[in-house]
Amino acid sequence: MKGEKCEVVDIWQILGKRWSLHILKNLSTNENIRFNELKRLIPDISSTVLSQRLLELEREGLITKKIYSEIPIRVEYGLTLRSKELETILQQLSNWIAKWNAHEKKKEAKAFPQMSKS
Amino acid sequence: MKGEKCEVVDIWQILGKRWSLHILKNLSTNENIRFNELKRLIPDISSTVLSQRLLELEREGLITKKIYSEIPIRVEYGLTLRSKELETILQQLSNWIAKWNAHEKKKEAKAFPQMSKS
DNA sequence: CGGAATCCTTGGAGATACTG
DNA sequence: CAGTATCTCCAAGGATTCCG
Repeated sequence: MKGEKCEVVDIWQILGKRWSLHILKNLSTNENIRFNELKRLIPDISSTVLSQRLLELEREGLITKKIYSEIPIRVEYGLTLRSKELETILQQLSNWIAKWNAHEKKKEAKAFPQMSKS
Repeated sequence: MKGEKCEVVDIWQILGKRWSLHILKNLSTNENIRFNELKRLIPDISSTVLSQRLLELEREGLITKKIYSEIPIRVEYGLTLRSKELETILQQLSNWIAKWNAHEKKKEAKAFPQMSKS
């Protein structure tokens, strides 16, 4: 943990950037999706940033990019085997959060029993 | 995935910030550690940011903070039950990265067999 | 010792416009 | 359609100083 360069931190930092997770989520529910479709599915993201994130994720081997030289041009993005494995880890993370949120709510309910009525 | 507020994204955003992971790592290997010790263990972090990250992590219930009213004052940080569970997930993430790094190296070796000599 | 307050700097997000 | 180029702007990081 001293001088060793930490791969986890690297990838974590990329995935931690804004929109990264949104992109992966949308790719996981719709496989093979086009740039503007993706953009429509993620409100408020700009094409600049979407393009950037996609590039970063592609470089990490987390998404595929297929270019169809039609007119107008068509580009489709999808998950890779690698990112599909990541999904399961993210799912565990999600479960972990859900579990502890439940704990929190219990504690709050005990501390402020009247709040459950309002 | 539309309007629902995503808890995973929230916590991911916090953990994705710079130094967050380093802090958790160091807390996991040394349990109960003081502010300046931690600072020494994480080269290049400023006390300003360390303090900030610690506060954020504490708010998320990921670290404990114990204050000893001695002179000079002593403050110790440690992991919580919640963050210890998180550790196992991070470990999986780490394994996942290692696994795919190995794949990459294999591919590179095939593509450029001469590189293994230099 | 463990921070908080202040100021400074920079990178990244976002808007807009343009192009193969 | 799928981006890139350019610009602006703000938040986060970092350095420094000070304090209970």
